[in-house]
Amino acid sequence: MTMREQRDLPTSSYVILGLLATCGPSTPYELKKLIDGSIGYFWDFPRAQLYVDPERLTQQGLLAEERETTGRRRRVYRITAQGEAEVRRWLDEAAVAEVEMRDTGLLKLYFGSLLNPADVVELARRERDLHQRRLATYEMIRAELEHEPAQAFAFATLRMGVAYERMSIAFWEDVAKAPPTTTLDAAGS
Amino acid sequence: MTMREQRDLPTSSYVILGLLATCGPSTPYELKKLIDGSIGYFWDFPRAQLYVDPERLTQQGLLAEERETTGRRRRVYRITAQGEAEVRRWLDEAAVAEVEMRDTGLLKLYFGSLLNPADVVELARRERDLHQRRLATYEMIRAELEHEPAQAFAFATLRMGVAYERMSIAFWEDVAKAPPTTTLDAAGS
DNA sequence: GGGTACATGTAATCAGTTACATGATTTA
DNA sequence: TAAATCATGTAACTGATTACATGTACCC
Repeated sequence: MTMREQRDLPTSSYVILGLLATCGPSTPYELKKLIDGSIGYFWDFPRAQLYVDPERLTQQGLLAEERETTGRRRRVYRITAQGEAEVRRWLDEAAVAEVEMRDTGLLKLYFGSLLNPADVVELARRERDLHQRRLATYEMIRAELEHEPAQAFAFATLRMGVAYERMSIAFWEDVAKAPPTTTLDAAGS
Repeated sequence: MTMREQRDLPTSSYVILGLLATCGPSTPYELKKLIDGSIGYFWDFPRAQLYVDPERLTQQGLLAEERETTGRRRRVYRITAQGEAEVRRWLDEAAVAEVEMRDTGLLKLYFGSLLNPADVVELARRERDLHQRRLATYEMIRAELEHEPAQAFAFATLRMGVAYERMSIAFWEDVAKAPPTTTLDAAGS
């Protein structure tokens, strides 16, 4: 009988474990709300996942489920000691270079040679606007978190978000101002 | 009979279409090589996808497949006129706010309250190192692309990558120097 | 008590990933 | 020509996403 190598859970599951560990027992719906206002900005999960994952995690003994007996009969999940151990193990684990920007705009820019210059500028402006809107959202959340000591870690990740959006805005403004071109002679006569 | 809404292809398919449009006919293996040296740094796709997707795309008339009759009998794909139209349509399409950083380190930082401060510093250092290594890789590629006018768009996306890595390094150094803490009184007596 | 928004759950589908299996080319 | 490496394809599985179906609470 082969010993099956211990594999990591999907990322969505760690988010669920982490939220239940830090925010206490919650329903899938509440988890979605929490994610939408925080983590979801840089790593989103579809709602259904938050119903499917906890079931699996409960079977694995990492969560405990309690179902309301009246009204909406919702499932309230809380993390078990084993679940806390697993999320701590994951947090301590040395990272294996997992960063993916997954920026559709950047992907499109990579294929910019298929567009004419005017459309590249158009793309750059759309992207700049998109990042400006997101920056505005972040600044609002930032104002709310700024003086809540309990939210120090949320605040730190948000700072990263703000820096990223500012950088993106500057980048796309650059692109709009001086769009790359694969023809040798774009500006000169 | 309901008219089915025209849905976007998965992102992997647009990458395949884009690469075939810009680099000419290729095998799945060649596509993987192309991706590994460019797009893969910010949006990676597993090798198998590059065998599965083209089959679907061929059925949809967006690609044409030609199979070698000798040797490895590999499948060489080339983009059709219809395929080119589709990738251009996608490029022109107004973006719908699709950016996800998917940074595991940032996710872990969000749950930093579950760690003790020393482990937060540890995490920050690991992340800083990771981004430093990636920056070094980018700088090397940058040197290669710098004076190749045909690669102007690849160069532009790379500039973004470099900016992002520099920002990340600064961010994680900050975190390592002054790790957030949820206890009210970390430094004072 | 009827309408509306909020909330919940599940089934079906599709994409993403791992694992397996094999073949071709190169080089010693 | 044997061994090593490079290359290719597919099947099985797991996770992610969409679509469907329904129920509860609230407000007027």
